[in-house]
Amino acid sequence: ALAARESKFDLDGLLALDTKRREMIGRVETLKAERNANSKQVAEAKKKGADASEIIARTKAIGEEIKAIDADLALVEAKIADDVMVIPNIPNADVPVGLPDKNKEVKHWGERKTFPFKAKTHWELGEALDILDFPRATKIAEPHFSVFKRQGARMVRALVSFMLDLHTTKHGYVEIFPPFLVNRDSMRGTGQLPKFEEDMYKLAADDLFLIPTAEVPVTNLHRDEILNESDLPVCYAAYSACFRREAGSYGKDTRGLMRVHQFDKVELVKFAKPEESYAEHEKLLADAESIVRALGIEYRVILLSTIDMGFSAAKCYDIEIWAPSLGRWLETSSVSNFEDFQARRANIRYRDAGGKVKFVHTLNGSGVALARLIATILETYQNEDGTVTIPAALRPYMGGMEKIERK
RNA sequence: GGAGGGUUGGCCGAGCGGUCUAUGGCGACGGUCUUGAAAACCGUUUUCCGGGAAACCGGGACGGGGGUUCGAAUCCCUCACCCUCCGCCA
Repeated sequence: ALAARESKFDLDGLLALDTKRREMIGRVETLKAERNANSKQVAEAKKKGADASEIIARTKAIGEEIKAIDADLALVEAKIADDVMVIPNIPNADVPVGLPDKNKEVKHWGERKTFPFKAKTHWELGEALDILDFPRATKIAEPHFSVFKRQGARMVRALVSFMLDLHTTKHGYVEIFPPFLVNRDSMRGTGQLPKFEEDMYKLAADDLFLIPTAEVPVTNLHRDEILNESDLPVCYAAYSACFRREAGSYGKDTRGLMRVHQFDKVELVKFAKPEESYAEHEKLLADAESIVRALGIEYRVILLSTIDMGFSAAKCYDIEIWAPSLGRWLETSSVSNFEDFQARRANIRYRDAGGKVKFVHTLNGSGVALARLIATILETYQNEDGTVTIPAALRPYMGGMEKIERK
């Protein structure tokens, strides 16, 4: 599996450490058993008023030895724990092996939008309609932030409500509104740490992180918990702002809303039984697709290859939407099954019908991310006069408005 | 931010150096009884690591970490969190 991801991880080194660990545990536990037996003898001797000084002296020496081995063992275990944290998940057998050119398009929906006039990009439309303001976003924060204004701001709010309503009333998700800052344990639980710390916005004084996705707080809701089998699958839908440093990604394809440091997203998270997780994965994908479909946007679904897929995922689909003026696909959703990868890190388990405790499988998918979706809506629904028709599904959330016009 | 009090099994709650993974109660599950249910009674009810095909054996876990001791839920240090009061505050 590591080879399929072209990982350089030293597996033999880890296995050698594990052998060493077991050997040390065997030795130290034998000594502890002896100490326990001796202590019991001391207690009995004292009860009878007999002299126990010889056993006590002998046991003290055993104690010194235990202390020394335990200290070494702690070092070995810490090293193993560190090493294990940077091993990526094992890809599912369905996942094509190789570079992103092995990605597989598994679905294509919708008609290609064409225009009998010169189509504008979303940033041209947004500026002309006075609903997007990038220069001022840069002034108050820095480049690659955005300001939404008037019907633009209203559309953000409308999309969030539309998506959450659909997922909670039609798809059976429970709505969550999580913290946008989380601690280190949470970031480790879902796999952002320790490997990707530089990609995260961090509040050093408090050792808290701005969430890159609601997946982090929502999955960690059940960290260190044992769920009931009868409650599975647990399905949550959560809106959050998402914060990403996007370090090293400056350059091409970053104009307008294509790649921003802060965006809004409705995230879907599931906790499922292992034997059901792949069926839940397909349902999750369908739930995410239903959003872009309801908005009448051309999209395709890509099954990502082993190397394109994220560190924590066992299998991942991306939903890409067509931005007609840009003439390119924009990723607006990533739908992943993590199997028990996150569950092991975050210690999320369930008790099965036989009373056995097992790791759950966790899944999540964007349902969906807003910035690129808004870019695509503006470009897809633009009219020759520079106005933008509001997709019918969204109108009830925008006061019945049919068009975005310059005021 | 300041002062004081807490943290024990799904929950409540005992425990004050050895017989404590831990009394008791509640809850849950199984059984007896009953046409069925309730009540009553009996029983079962944490988890991690190592070894083992298994039965089972051994080690660990009483908020986290460290210390004292032959031996720690119990004594000491430290950190985190919770509660009460004061201060500040959308």
